[in-house]
Amino acid sequence: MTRAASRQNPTRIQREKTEAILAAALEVFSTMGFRGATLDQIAETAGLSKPNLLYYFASKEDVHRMLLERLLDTWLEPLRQLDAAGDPGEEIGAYIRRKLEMARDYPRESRLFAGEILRGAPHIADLLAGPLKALVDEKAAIIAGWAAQGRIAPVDPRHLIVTIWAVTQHHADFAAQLDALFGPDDSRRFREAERFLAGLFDRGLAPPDHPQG
Amino acid sequence: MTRAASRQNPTRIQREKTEAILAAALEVFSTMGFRGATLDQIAETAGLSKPNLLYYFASKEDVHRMLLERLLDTWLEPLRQLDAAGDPGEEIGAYIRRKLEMARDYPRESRLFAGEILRGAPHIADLLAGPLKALVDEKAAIIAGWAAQGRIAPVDPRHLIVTIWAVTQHHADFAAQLDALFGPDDSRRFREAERFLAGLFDRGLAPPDHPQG
DNA sequence: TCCGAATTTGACCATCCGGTCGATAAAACA
DNA sequence: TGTTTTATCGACCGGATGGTCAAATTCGGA
Repeated sequence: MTRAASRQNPTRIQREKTEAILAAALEVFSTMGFRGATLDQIAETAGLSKPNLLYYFASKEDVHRMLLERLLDTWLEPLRQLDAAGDPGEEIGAYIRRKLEMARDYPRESRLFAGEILRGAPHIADLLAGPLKALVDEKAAIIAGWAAQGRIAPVDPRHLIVTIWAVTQHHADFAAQLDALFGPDDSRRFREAERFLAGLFDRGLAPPDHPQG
Repeated sequence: MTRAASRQNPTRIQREKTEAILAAALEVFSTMGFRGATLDQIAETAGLSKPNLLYYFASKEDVHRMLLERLLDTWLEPLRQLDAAGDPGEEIGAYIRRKLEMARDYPRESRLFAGEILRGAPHIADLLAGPLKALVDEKAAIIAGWAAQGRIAPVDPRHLIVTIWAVTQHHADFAAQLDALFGPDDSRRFREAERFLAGLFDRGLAPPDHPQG
């Protein structure tokens, strides 16, 4: 068999090398972009030769695609945890906190996605229209329910979700800009951001009748 | 003179061709990224040959750099208009509206910047640390004054500014994702976004003592 | 109209890069 | 140990691409 990646029962070496390649590809793709990254770079980072890399993946696009597919799942985990049975304010606050933590702890993943979307999502358009939309619609319905019950302000739930994405992922994707404005002290900046966003959304989503507590 | 772009008194042709090239470069760079764009593509879009393009610009990087430098000025105009003498709520609301309009009307400019920042701002690091930081610090001081006077909630003014950037530019930079989630009806989406953001920031920034009007 | 300066381009070069191939080495297994 | 399968890589290919150059054409002012 010439194409190792397509095997049904991958060997130990196949598993290890595939992981090493994907880890290296995340590093290189997220900092250089798809076009800016080279297979030689990825191979060197992964500790093997280019032909050897291409023994495990059919093409550069294949590496990229598999990386994105694997990552999307992790990336959506914070939203999946949004619980219809919880307290609306706490659930949304916790969601913002989890997303901000992901931006802090996984900036490469965030940048990889940002770069892909920025170029029109050519490799994952179907994932956006499929699993992503499905999850967003599901959770938007929960939020809409909270709004209808007067437990949060009557806001458009999908705009709420994408706005939370914007404000949290911004801290990974635009880190270079934030470094220039705030200085390079990341941990302090993230603490301030969490405080700012918690306050903004807490007040901004408080139901009109009852002042937030 | 071999390098037309460096002349003191540009001819009519120099002005026209330089503009055509920059317009074409904006189109190509913003959709393909710096690495993904080719000089042939830019030249063809601008209606001339590649060597002719290189008669006006010394290199691909030169085109990119001049584009970014010119654009930054336009891009910061909405923030420049933030008026210390105005009503805080109205000023910030108007700022959000202007930024959202720019994301709607100039998505290519937004994407060009986003791509540059995403890759670590290699070509404009000095612009971020210089004019950008200066303007942000100036306007942050105004907002801090409003907060100190109790005219808005006591929030970190710089985080407010970058958060407004995030939520507005998101509508240009992540348009592909929003298309997948909302469908392709841009004008409706922007109307909803304006309404959502106006409400969120209006309530989120209202001073704690006085309920917002 | 004439002339020097400015403009334009076809042909070309060097390099980079994704991908292939055949030969070799290392595992896995019997 | 012998044999088959798997893994590795040096050398190479072809196309794309940034950039050069010299020759040709056009422009603009006197």
